[in-house]
Amino acid sequence: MPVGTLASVKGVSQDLLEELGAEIILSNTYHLFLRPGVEQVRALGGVHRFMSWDRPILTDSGGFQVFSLSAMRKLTEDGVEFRSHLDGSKKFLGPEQAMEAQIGLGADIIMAFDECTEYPAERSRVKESMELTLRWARRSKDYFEAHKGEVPWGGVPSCRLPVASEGRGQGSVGSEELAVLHSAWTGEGARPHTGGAATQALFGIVQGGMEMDLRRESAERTMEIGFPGYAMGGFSVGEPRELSRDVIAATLEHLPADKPRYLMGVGTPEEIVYYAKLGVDMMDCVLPTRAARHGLLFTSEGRINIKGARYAGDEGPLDPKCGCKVCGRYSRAYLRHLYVSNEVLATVLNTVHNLSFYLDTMRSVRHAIRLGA
RNA sequence: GCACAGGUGGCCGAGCGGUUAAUGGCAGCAGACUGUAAAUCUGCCGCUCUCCGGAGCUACGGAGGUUCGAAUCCUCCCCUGUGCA
Repeated sequence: MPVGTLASVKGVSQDLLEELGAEIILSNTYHLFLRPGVEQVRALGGVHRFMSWDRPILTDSGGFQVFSLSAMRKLTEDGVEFRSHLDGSKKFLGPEQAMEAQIGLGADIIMAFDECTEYPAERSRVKESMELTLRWARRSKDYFEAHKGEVPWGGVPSCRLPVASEGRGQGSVGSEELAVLHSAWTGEGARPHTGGAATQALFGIVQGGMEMDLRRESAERTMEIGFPGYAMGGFSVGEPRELSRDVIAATLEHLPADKPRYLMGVGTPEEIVYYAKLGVDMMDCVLPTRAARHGLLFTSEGRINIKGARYAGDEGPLDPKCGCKVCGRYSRAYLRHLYVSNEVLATVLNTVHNLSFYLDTMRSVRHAIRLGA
């Protein structure tokens, strides 16, 4: 899932995203809550209509911002008081507020409000954080159940949620499943906000740091609360890669294979393949888009730092094996020139390529799963 | 010709007697980036070696001088800008 924090996948337009075959994108509650504000988005018909995106959207609850903006927040049982990074004003987000906001934004999949535990952390701290996330999960669900009809498109539930395919280790939400979603919406020219067949789906989030038993406990107790999909949060926060690999693999074992299992914030092309093989169904990561803006491009030959002087005279395509329109048309020399010259087009082309590479990678993974490979 | 103001490392520009190989910025080179406060951040950036701790050269227009010590003060010269003739 490409990440579009502010209802925009940085650098690419919605029609480019569609062309790239992005089937679902992420957006962020905290950021939209600050600007333009949930009520504004609601008044404009919800985030789909606001950004003109007919395909699924998942909003993160703001739980990650509890972590990433930790320097400017105050955490209590009730939630988190933030100092807005935009104007310094005080803002409050707790499970109820995060649900209210996400219902108001109207994404297809919304996330429970959690605390993304930092790394490293003492076991006692991890436990405490996990317990808080569990209490918040309960409150998120309670609020959601009571208010889930209050979506911005007029109370008519519209969205279906992705279903994992059968079988452990093969559970990717595939393009076919998502295509069903699209046709449900677009087949009759209907948009999510104008009517459909399902409601928003609220996913729970498993925490527990790098403690295997706490991960298991978190998974089991989150499942007791009961969600249509489960996320694993708290990874990619600076821990050694092998450690997250082990903990993720172990956590996955305790989550139901017949429900979407979502690994939050991961990863590199190698990692997404690895985790998909393990049975992870959904992943999101800012890496392809951010790296693109910073001139780091993912190719079949590895990573390329396009600003390197060694590409100044390189007439070859960025990735000879890539079928994207950037690789089909422009040379490395030109891409380097655009980047070095600070041209806006550099961001666009680099992002198109990286997303293309990621989405192609996932298409291959799905294909392999279908073949039973 | 006269009067001011200046000439600093690839460029711009601080410094105006000693922790100065010389603040910054730009350009250049390399690296990082994983539920986005990120078109961001980090390192290198006179030359030559280095056991990466450092060592040695050459440097603030030029030439002299003052001083224990000068990019910084003095003298002369060269050049640039502005103004007046």
